[in-house]
Amino acid sequence: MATTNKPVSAEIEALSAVLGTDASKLLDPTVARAWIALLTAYGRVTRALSSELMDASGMSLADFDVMAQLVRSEEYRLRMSELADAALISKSGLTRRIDQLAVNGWVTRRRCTEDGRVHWATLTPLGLRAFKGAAPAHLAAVAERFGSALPASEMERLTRDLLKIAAKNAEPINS
Amino acid sequence: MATTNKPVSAEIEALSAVLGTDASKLLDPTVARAWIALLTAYGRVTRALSSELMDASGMSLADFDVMAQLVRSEEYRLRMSELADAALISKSGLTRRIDQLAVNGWVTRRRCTEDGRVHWATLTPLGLRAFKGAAPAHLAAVAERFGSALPASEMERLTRDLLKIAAKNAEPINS
DNA sequence: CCCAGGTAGTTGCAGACGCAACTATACCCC
DNA sequence: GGGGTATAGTTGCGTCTGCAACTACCTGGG
Repeated sequence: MATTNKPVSAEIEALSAVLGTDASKLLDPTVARAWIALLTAYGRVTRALSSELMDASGMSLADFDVMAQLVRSEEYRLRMSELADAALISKSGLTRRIDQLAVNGWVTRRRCTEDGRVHWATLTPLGLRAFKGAAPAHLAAVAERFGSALPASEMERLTRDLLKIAAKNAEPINS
Repeated sequence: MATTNKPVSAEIEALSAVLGTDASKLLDPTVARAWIALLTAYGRVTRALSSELMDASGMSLADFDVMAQLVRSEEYRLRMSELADAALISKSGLTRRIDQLAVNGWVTRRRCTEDGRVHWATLTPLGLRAFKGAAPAHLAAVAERFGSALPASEMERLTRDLLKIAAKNAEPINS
């Protein structure tokens, strides 16, 4: 993902003049502010983390996430579908991400002998080393840019709130 | 953008086994969970809002945001740079977005007579109508998918927390 | 044994994005 | 005034993403 960033909304408030006097009935200003704050925080943090990770280790945030999933999996491997769901990306997106990681020699893709439809993506020793090299700085960056903004108790509350929002919008990425 | 979505990280925890025993020193699990929660909530909500808006009004979230900025501006117009900053996208991104909106007849682009470098992006009456048509449903969707998850007081706390995070990572998108 | 139906992945395609380089102005100062 | 520098936008380029269509393969029923 190099340095991609969701464009995304910004500012929904103050539309009353145009929509009539009831804009605040459509969207509570409190909610509007929170929404904008979410977009801003997300955008800034991911943009920064993304370019830092790329500069330091030559991998995109998406690459890191995919590899992180493999690292924590049995035998460092996962089926393509499982991996796509775990990394929150589409199946086609994962196919290409794995293509790339394979070129780097960080992951291999092998057809499953028992079920020919299935393919295993496996982290190579080289990939593991690359991940180990990248993780410390990246995790520290997350801690710094995101984690250090709030005390632990507040962070937990934030998590609960965000999970409630996520829960309201369930539905895995690969419908 | 139809249904674009940030891929983005997911799961940074449980790496201790691989990194040594100190993964939690690099990134507090509490922070890791919060980070993942943010990514998940953001991804799900924007994905849903994006496709709903596109289906209902034929405009992307980015289009909506840009038009929203113009709607709330003096004379429905803004200089390209101001608009890019306000809508949280890059200058080049805005150039193309405006190209598109201009094709739709929703926005015009005119060179400023006093300063030839400046270009004004102006919402057309047609654009205003399109925006008015799209806003109610979109705002309602934000209220439903995002706003309804938490009570007002909690929403305000969330806003404060997110703004603290955003503040820690200042730096406008167009450095 | 073969076909229908379902699952796993891949590919064609089109839409976005951002950075860096480039163009067009404006401004400043000698 | 002419040159150097700064600002506003645009364009070239490479990359990423997802959806829909397609291929490959397994499985169950007749």
